[in-house]
Amino acid sequence: MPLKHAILGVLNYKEMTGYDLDRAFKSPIAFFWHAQTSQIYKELNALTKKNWVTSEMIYQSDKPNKKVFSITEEGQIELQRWLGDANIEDLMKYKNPLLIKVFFTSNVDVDKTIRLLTQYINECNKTLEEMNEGINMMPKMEEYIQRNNEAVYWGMTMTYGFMYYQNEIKWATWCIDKLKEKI
Amino acid sequence: MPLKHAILGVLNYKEMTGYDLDRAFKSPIAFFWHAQTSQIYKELNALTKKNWVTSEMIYQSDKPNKKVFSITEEGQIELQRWLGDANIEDLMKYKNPLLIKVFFTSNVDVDKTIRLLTQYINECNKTLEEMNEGINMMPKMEEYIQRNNEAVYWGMTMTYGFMYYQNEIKWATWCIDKLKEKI
DNA sequence: GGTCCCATGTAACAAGTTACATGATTCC
DNA sequence: GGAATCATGTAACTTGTTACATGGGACC
Repeated sequence: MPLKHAILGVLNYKEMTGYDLDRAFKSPIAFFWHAQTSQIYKELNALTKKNWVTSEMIYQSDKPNKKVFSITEEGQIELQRWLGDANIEDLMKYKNPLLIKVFFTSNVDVDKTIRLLTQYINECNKTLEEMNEGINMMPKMEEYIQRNNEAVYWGMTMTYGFMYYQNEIKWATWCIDKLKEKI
Repeated sequence: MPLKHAILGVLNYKEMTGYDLDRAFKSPIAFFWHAQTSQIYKELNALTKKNWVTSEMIYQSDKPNKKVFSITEEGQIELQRWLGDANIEDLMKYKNPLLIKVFFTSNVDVDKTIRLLTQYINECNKTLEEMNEGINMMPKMEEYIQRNNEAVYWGMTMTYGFMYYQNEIKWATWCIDKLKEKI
């Protein structure tokens, strides 16, 4: 369900190749959903079988040929159904790969943990910078925005990103202080 | 890897039955990692085959018999290896089931989105209350804490929870205001 | 008599990961 | 000549989800 519908969501903005989708799930969308290249092609097949998307071959002479996917009417109905059908328990389900390590850390070298948290802060800052400068996020996002309405939800997503990463940095900084006190 | 090691992490605190583990992944640990009952029993089999855990049958007359699992020396080595082997890219991988819906929402009824966000705020508040009152979190967490060292990491995890949910509420409140402006 | 807690799973299926495989064009 | 970008996948495997299946004891 998740990736299938995420792909439908992207294709609802714009028709795309598997390659384009792969890039979308590696960059602007990656901060709240990610996927492997192979999984994307697999799901595109599954979506085609369900008649939620169709594809058209485009023959190119300067570049390799490509298969452009677009959402069907049935796909749009399914997307709307999925969007409307939000169950609060599912939305609370959350997995945090950093936190699960922190929770079980006890015999690990404190310096190592500090280094990891420092690295984490750097990565968060990097993402924030990308968002701020608009080098990566903005132009890519704009590709998906055509309708005025969408800008509101796009803004909500962006704001989430800012707040989230700033909060992560605040937490990690606090942790490092605590760990340094310990030494 | 993830659930296997999370189970090892819990068993490293204390020996437990599959049922106890299931409860752990439904309540104190759930806010950063969750699992289904069936998956826990499946992973316990896999861990046994790898010799990372062993089990002992306990026959009870007042309650159903149970199988108590404990971590082996090999399991402890594996856990330490996993804890020490943190790759930053993996730690940045993150999936947010609420945000992916928000991002694709555009034709959905604004009221419906507001209701969903309100529900989300309520859930976040509920979790925060549980953490504050210590009704759910503290006593359960204390079961896992025997060594002084662990308290630091436990504190880091708890603080994360507080900061995270407060931030989520702040964001969702902001979103609701924005959506109301729109109407 | 009903519900909750304790307790353990299996089977089928869906989703996600890792590794492999190929090849053209463009730009430096 | 080499790297980057464009472009599409398959195969094997591991993880995770959903549905089903069972049953005793305690407590109200």
